[in-house]
Amino acid sequence: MTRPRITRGDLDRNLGLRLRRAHGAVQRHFLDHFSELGLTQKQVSVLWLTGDHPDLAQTDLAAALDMDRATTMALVHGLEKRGLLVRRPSATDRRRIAFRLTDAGTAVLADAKAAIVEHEAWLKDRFTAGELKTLEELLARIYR
Amino acid sequence: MTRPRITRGDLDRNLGLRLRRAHGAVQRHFLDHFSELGLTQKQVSVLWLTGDHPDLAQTDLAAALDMDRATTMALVHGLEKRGLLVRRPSATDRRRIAFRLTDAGTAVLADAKAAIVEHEAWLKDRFTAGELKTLEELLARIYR
DNA sequence: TATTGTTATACTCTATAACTATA
DNA sequence: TATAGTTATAGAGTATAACAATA
Repeated sequence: MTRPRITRGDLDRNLGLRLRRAHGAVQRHFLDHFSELGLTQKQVSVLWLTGDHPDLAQTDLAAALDMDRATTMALVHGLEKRGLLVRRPSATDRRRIAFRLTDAGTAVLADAKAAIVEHEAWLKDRFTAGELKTLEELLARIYR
Repeated sequence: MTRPRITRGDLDRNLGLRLRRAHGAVQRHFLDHFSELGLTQKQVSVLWLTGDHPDLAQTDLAAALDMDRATTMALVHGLEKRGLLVRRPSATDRRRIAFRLTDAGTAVLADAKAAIVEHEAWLKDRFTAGELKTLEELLARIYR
């Protein structure tokens, strides 16, 4: 069979592509191993931040996770529908809708954190502590 | 105004989140600066690999870019509809559909490569040569 | 005027499942 | 049996535009 040997050539010097492939691999691992959680990584991030910051508003969340406001809406409304968080207008600024975890949300977050710990261990096990620190710093330079 | 100060706390040690944010920032930069190209980064990757490997089959492409076959279909069909590549059954294995760039595709690829070079320069300028090499190697360990 | 939330809409990427044709 | 392509379908993520309420 004449099966061409695929090399990525110049494309392999494409850092954007490497970033996308790495991100995709991590995403795939999470979906494959933690689908029974019923939450995406992004949803977990929202619950996590809400747990750390009760009365968070959607705008704060959007800024903290680099999201559009409309994108944030969909995420937060989904979690609200599932009873994991409640929203109510802020007392000091009635434009803002503050939200916090319900008891159910707190319980789900605990499970989710355990899943994330396991997921992160899979991801980080391939690096030494020094490499990990380096990688974290280099990645932060891209979005910060 | 009582505006909570948002810290990411433990979440900041989440490597998956850093990866997602970095990937998102790169994606955003590409969309913001090269929308007039009319191609996504992924589409450029397909054209690029096809240019380097005439008579590529969809399965080869899927493997080279970590894509599902169905995902690959949508990508390739879109590029075919726009006249950037042509597909025809392989002579040696009639299950395989080999494809290659049209003249239009070759021309578009040249523009796309110029855009990618500019985009990558924006991305890489924040790193020294040594840091870049390190980052490339560390990222490859995730998907390889 | 600017900010916050909201809704409608759309596109990309990804994936699963079931099917056909070929090896 | 296995592989390659195809189609239908669905979900997540992202974003824009336009609007109402509030600051």
